[in-house]
Amino acid sequence: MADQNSTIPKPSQSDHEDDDEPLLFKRHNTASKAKGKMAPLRAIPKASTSSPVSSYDQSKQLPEQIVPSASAKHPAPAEENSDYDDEKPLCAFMKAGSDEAGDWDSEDDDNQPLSSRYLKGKGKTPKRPLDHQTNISEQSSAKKPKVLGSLPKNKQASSTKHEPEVDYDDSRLAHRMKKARSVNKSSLTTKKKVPKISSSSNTFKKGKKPDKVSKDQPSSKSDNKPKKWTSLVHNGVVFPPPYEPHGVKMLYNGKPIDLTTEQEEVATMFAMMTDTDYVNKQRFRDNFWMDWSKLLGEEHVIQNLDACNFQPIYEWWCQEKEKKKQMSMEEKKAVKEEKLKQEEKYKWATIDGVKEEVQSFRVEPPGLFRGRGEQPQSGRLKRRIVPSDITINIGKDAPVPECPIPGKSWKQIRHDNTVSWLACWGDPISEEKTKYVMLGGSSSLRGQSDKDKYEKARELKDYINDIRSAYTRAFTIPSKEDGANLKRQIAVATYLIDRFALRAGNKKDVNEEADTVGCCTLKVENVKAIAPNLLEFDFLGKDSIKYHQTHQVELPVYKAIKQFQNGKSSSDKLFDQLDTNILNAHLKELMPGLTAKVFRTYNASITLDNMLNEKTKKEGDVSARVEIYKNANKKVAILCNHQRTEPKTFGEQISKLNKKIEDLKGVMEDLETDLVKERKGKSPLNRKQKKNLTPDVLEKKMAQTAKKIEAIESKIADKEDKKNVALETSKVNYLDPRITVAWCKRHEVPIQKIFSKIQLKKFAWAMDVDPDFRF
DNA sequence: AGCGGCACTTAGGAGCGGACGC
DNA sequence: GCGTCCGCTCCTAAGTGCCGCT
Repeated sequence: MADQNSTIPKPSQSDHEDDDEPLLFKRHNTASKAKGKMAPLRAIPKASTSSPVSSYDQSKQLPEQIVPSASAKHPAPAEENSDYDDEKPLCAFMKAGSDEAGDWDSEDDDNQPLSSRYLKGKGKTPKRPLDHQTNISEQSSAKKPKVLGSLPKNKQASSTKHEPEVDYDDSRLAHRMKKARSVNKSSLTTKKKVPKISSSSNTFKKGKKPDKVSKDQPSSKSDNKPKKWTSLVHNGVVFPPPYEPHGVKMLYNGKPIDLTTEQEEVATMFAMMTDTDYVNKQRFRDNFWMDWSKLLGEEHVIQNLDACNFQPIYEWWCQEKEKKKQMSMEEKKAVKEEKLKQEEKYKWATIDGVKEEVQSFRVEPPGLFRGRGEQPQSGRLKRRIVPSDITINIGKDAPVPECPIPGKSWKQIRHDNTVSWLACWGDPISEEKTKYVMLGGSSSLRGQSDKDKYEKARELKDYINDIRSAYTRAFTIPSKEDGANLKRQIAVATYLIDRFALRAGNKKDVNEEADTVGCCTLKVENVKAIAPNLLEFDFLGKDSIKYHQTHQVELPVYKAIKQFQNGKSSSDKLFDQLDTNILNAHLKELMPGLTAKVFRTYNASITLDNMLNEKTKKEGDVSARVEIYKNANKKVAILCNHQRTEPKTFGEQISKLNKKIEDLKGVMEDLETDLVKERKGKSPLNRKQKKNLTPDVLEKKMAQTAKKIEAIESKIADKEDKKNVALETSKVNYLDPRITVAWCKRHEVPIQKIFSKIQLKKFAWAMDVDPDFRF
């Protein structure tokens, strides 16, 4: 790393014209959602740029000695390699980790990239090629791959039963994968250019009732839209079990009240929230009452929520919870397995002949809407979704899934292969919003778009210098110039998005959604200009997470902000000429496909890449390197303002640790006294000790104790450090997994130290990256 | 031109279960 | 062996951005 001075932010110069990493200005004031303070950020020194490396280059050799074999500590689930004879245990990465670096893939002498092996071998998810437009019919068939090999043990039996009739042709898959690799590079840049959709495409528009069930209707969208699949088979969705009345009577003005099953169900939803803060919020109560009183009817005894006492129902519910808790392990297991068995067939879809996981096949159960922050709709009843709410999207030739509720039928059947969802329904809170059932993150379809996203962000690397110089020039555009104000607003907004990773800020419906803002929707009151060149941001962003940070900015930005604020009231828009459409249209002129959110991805990923490469030293063990990763990850999380609420028992935990330190210090004092006495030849005071210890032993014990104290202290510091920072969000959404994988390969860190099981599956597409990959 | 629908991505919290410490 | 804690997964809310319609 460069010397400390170079990490200090440069106040007002346009210092970034020639660098391509985000300049993270030191924070002067940081506040998170909870009380915690974030560590200050420093500018990150420039790292050498690197040439893009395709992760699909099969010629690249894998490094040796990277991933250890599974250890006893984290045994690899048996199923993960249970079905391999001629092939490697899928991806060596997929194995659970151990502390020391081991063999990357030593028994495997073919040069196949890990992910390719993973794709083929991971029986559970024989991968669709990333090129989803591959024409199936071109391919020949040979032998059958093992599809079930990697299913968890408890699922295997049932999965055998429900095995869809699919051709899992191995060679075909291999062919498709190979093809995907070659096609991929070129398809990346062209994919976005989607031809216009013909005007006849509104057949299935919301609100316009389709003429009956359009079972045999062609894809609703025009043929011009790119096809996402050719064949799609799945089993529909799972509904929550029907409500079973408990008959426990709530009290109204102290008297037990009879409720119908429907009324009771909703009352129970409210009762279940007794120990949350929601029930105390007036808006929540009002909204709940509005919906529940409709169910009760005007003539009902209950006329007022405040006179209701849900305690009996709440107590009943607590008992039920306790009963469940008290169940033996066997009983719990049996219940779980039964559920798994029932749901097994819904968990999978077969898309172009490849079995893929379905993400959220369960229909959302009824409940009370819990919005985040000051949500106008919080407390509203989310009614039960029934089959007639559900639209199924499925291949034309696939059997239409049987409706699991006897006598009922789906709302509609579609065969739209330009979209990737399998089922959808209108959100009961605001019907114009749609909920979708999609494929899991491990699917090729999702993998491909994930990869596209990162490739787009990497493309920005080649443009970023020009973009930064352009917006810097525009800060000071003369007012007499045509559209000067708009240009200046675009420049400053782009600057904020680039430097501080603000979100775009789409328009919102104030009556339906919480009052939050992003860059384009910032209000005058959200930014305070503090002379000479500080901006204090204070607003609620996505999920009503507070963004409260003060940044040093370039002087022209500071001046421009003051100018935008001039003569406006505090609730006026700061960028009155802007919205995300205008901003993105401008960005597209600078780089094809560039939008505001690409900056977030780019800055997050490049920050990680740079930090990892600056900080990782040759010396140090695996855990030290993992720490380096976590710190880099944390820096990105702070940049993106990814927060979490302090764990409930955080204070308790810290006091416990402090108590431990106190105890150990006591031990230390005793040992010291003993040592002094021992040296003077006196008998030690040590109370419990049966025999006297030699000074050597005492010294050793003291050293051990000191070490323990130190360890606890650092644990406390680490906990404090990360208590308000959410690391996973950026890892999952903003950090190009190839950076992580390549770094792990270079520094012999087992990937499972960084990625969870689900992340490993989601990032399968990145596993065969060249170790030299730089973002 | 701008509005709204649609499809998909990004987000934090709840809750569960396995690891860990005593 | 038992309780605690903490990481992981699931859940679903809340964003982004494109596209077509008016």
